[in-house]
Amino acid sequence: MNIPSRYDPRKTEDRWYSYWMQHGFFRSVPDDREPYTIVIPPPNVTGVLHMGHMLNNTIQDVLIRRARMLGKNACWVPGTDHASIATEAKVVAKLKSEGIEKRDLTREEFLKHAWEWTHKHGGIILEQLKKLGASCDWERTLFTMDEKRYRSVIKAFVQLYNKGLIYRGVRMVNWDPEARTAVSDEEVIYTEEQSKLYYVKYRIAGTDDFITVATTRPETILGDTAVCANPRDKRYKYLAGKRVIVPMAEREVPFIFDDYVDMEFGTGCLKITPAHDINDYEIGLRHNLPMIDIFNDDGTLSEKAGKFIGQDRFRARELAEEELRRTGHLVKVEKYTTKIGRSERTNAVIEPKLSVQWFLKMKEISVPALNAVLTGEVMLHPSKFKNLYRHWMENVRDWCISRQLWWGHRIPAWYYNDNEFVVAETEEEALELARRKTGNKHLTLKDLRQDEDVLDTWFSSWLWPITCFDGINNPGNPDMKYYYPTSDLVTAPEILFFWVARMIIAGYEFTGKKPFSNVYLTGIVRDQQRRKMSKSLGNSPEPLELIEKYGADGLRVGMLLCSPAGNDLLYNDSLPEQGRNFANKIWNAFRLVKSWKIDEKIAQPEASALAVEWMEEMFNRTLGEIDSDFRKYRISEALMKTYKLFWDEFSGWYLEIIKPEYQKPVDLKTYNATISIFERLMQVIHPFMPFITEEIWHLISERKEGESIMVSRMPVHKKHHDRFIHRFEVAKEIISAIRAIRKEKNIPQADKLDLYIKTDNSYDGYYLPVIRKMCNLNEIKYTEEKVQEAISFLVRTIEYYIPVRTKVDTAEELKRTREELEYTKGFLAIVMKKLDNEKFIRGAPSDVVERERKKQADALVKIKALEEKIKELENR
RNA sequence: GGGCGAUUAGCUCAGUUGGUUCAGAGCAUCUGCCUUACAAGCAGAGGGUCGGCGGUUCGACUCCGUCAUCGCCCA
Repeated sequence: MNIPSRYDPRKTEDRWYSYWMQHGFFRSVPDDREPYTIVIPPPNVTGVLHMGHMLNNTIQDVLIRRARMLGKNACWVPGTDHASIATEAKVVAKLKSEGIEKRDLTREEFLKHAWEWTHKHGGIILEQLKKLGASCDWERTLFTMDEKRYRSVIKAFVQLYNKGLIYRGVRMVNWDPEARTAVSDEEVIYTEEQSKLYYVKYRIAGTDDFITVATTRPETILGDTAVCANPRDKRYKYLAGKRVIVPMAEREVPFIFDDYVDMEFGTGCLKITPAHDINDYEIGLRHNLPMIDIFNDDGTLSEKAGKFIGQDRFRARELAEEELRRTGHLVKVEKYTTKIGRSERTNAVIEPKLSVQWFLKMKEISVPALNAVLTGEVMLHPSKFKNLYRHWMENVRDWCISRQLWWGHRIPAWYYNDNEFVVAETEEEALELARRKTGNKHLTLKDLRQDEDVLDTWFSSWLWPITCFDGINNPGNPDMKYYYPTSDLVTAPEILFFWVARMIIAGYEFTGKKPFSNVYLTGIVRDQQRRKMSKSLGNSPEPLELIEKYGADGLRVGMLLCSPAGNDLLYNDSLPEQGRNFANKIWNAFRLVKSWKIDEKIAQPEASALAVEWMEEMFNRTLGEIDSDFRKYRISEALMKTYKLFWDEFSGWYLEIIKPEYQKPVDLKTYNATISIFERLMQVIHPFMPFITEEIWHLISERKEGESIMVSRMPVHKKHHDRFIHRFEVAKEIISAIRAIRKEKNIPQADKLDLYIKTDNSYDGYYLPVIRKMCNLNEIKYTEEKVQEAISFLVRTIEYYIPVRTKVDTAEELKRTREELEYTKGFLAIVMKKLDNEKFIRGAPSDVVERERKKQADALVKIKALEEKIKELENR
């Protein structure tokens, strides 16, 4: 068989993916096995794969593949999110590039464009996931706005409304003037930006005196309805009950006092614009101040401003500055750094704005969700997110769920006059309700007007684990009963509150059950400078190119190796390179084994028998460790252990021991044992590297059509004892020591050496056949005497000699032995310091004391041996 | 401004109830090898006063306090 020495993933990956699809291995339907379920965090329907998706979906695939091999009925539900604001923004931009303005279209026309766009670009991202090897049940692919999901969302809304949890209210919202919609608190990104602080004089009514107020937004002076100071601020005590004149607006407003005002900031005097600042708004409520909204929805000044009407808010700021300066009201302007909130989607500066919105009361319904995480019914991995979660949930605020967009689930509220409305799942039901409510039987659909707003995207995603199984429309259906609650959720910590917390809330609210048992929070993929990977920075590699270059297996390993849960992953190309190298290592180990001729007549060499016995134990023990890592969601560590098991133990030690001499055959027993171990190693590696393991699985033994490693049963960890592992470690040390001697003395591996072991009955010689083979030894003898003309070395407490013909460098060896003696004496001193301490003897547990005594004894033996050796060397 | 978390080798990180699994891993670096599976490899080596300072303890990377630096969340 002629197998190339480099593994080429491009020749295998697509082929195996088609094979899996063709045989329906990803398909899951309820049966009597234990279910294991993951719902994908639905990527934006028109998005493309980025590095974060790669990491996230690799982890999900590892978990799913492992569960499947453990005999569970593994179901990974894929889908996409309609991403209302992001998608709408893209469609608007696309139309604009074609010279079409959104405002010139009807809602229906716009939605037609949006659906076209969705159908054209939608689902590309899911196709990309296939390249990664994702074993989703594609027959279940969903969309948050497909028919069933749409109905679910509407139904959920109506339910909550009827429970009195949804209300319509005037609130200060984060207004995105570019998208002309409210956005949630979570969608506002605050960053420090350079700005200016303007000091403006306000005249005290009825006098010629002025007070000075500091503000960053002089244009909002037009909406001022008070000026305020801290009640403890002595400087302004005299103004109690006085009124001041707002510049430009020439309006008389009261001077008030409120604890909110920071006496240190600016002049200690604050202008109050209740309609355009959240804190001012609250002060306004406390003091019953009028609210003057001076902005239009697009961020230009409205009639109510009385000035600069129709000007953009930033232009108005300049105009205000000019006018204040001209009229002598501007005292000074300082440079000032302040936190500015910008829309996550459009990057427009957020305008706090009073508007009528739909809200969901959160306090009550989040209680079970908070408890679920605190009691561990839902586990967060890593658990450090528990505190963060609690903090957020305890301070949860009502959720603004309406968005002034068209792309999304339209709010199922129908108005039958300006302010009164009914909420229902369908137009017909709405009409029925409206007739009943008004007592007017003659109302027709034409008299009803549906609310223009759509729901926040997250209002559909928070139902995802339920709607994936149609659990809102059809609560008791077989899928729902079988798959729900799902098992694990894998997502980024960034959306812990946007999404995860709300899903837990919805889980308890709509099903009375948690939506999932474990949440694995991945890190964020960053570049070497710790910058988040983003398109605008251009620092994100193209995932599909990486797959092309390193193979999906290589990339998966690269991403997983250094991303413990919750830790950011600093990406660079050496990661998938390491993964690719590992694939190549596996490939070459396979080539080696496949190259052997089998001779059924030859007996199994002793060394091979010992190697098999040890390898089996090593395999079993590592399997136990890997199981334990998975239970703790320490996937990187599980992979690292797998990696070392294959590379170091299996390839580095085991194969080297059993390897027949060049062109000599291997005995059948060893061969069979090796194939068996190799196959089991492939199974352990499979969840991490699905493609190469499948390829080898099919090449290493006869397989029938339709067989696959991905549906084979994962080896089971048996209770292990480390009978051989410790002894083998000693053998490794001896082999290393002899290798070092060969290297130092320039003795080629082909020259046979003799080994003498000084007997003190403590070395059982169990692995001597292995040592003989690995070091190409001729004779191995026990001796009670020092061996002359030999190099000696010490492993643990036993001395070994290798007789050599070349002259032994006595001086060099003496020096080294003395250094070792010094070190051992130092070590003993530390041990003795403890043992001589009466308090230690009394206070420490007996096994700890015992251990120290053993250390003492071993050190003493070693010192004696070293001292004898030195004496002998000196006399030479 | 409020809260949470982190700081261990050049880099990325383990280190579970304080004590031989205790100072570790991978990568990177350095040295020597193209040795018939693999140079995408093999054999070796070096490298850290566990952020600083105090405290508790027979004993501290581990517990407590404090300072410093960084990150994240919220305002």
